[in-house]
Amino acid sequence: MKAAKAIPKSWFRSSATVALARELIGHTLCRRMPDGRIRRLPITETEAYDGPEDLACHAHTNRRTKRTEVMFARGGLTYVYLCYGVHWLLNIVTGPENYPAAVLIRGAGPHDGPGKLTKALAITGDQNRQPLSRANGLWLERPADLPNERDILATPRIGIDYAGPHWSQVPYRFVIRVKPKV
DNA sequence: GGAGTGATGACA
DNA sequence: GTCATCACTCCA
Repeated sequence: MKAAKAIPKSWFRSSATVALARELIGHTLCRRMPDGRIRRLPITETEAYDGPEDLACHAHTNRRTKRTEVMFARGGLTYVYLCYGVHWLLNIVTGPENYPAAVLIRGAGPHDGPGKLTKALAITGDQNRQPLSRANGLWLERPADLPNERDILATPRIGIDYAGPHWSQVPYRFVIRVKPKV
């Protein structure tokens, strides 16, 4: 069996956030649960939030606040925030320093939906602003086999109609196509 | 189709 | 201090 490779931090510092969101599909999201057990789940759904011009990005127009500050950091940190007062959403900060961008992890393994994923993995605000690392209990691995390009679909992002006709429609959401049985 | 839920950011 | 706004999920 081929060992999974850890992903170098430099990989997340690329400014090509949208390409990273696509590449993350099929990578393995790894989590050490509070009870010490380790879960490894293939990422099935992501969304890119890319830079000051992206009106759907929390840090659009370079809005730098206590919450969005982490998006301006170099890639490789987590950005976890509470949505609708109910759900924690897990993002991975991308890009070089001072470029606000992140990839939202919307689904992995059997868990579809960003809120359900964090619940299943016991991810909360405690995991915000942490470098992805095994020591921190949350990291990524590159599996031996990645999905075929043909099996990754690009669609508009979810729940961001407020971002206007352009930014609410750009195909920044990536989802693995479930292969139909033949 | 509609409510719940509470941090966040804008405004005063 | 107040208030409107949400990168969602569940139940009817």
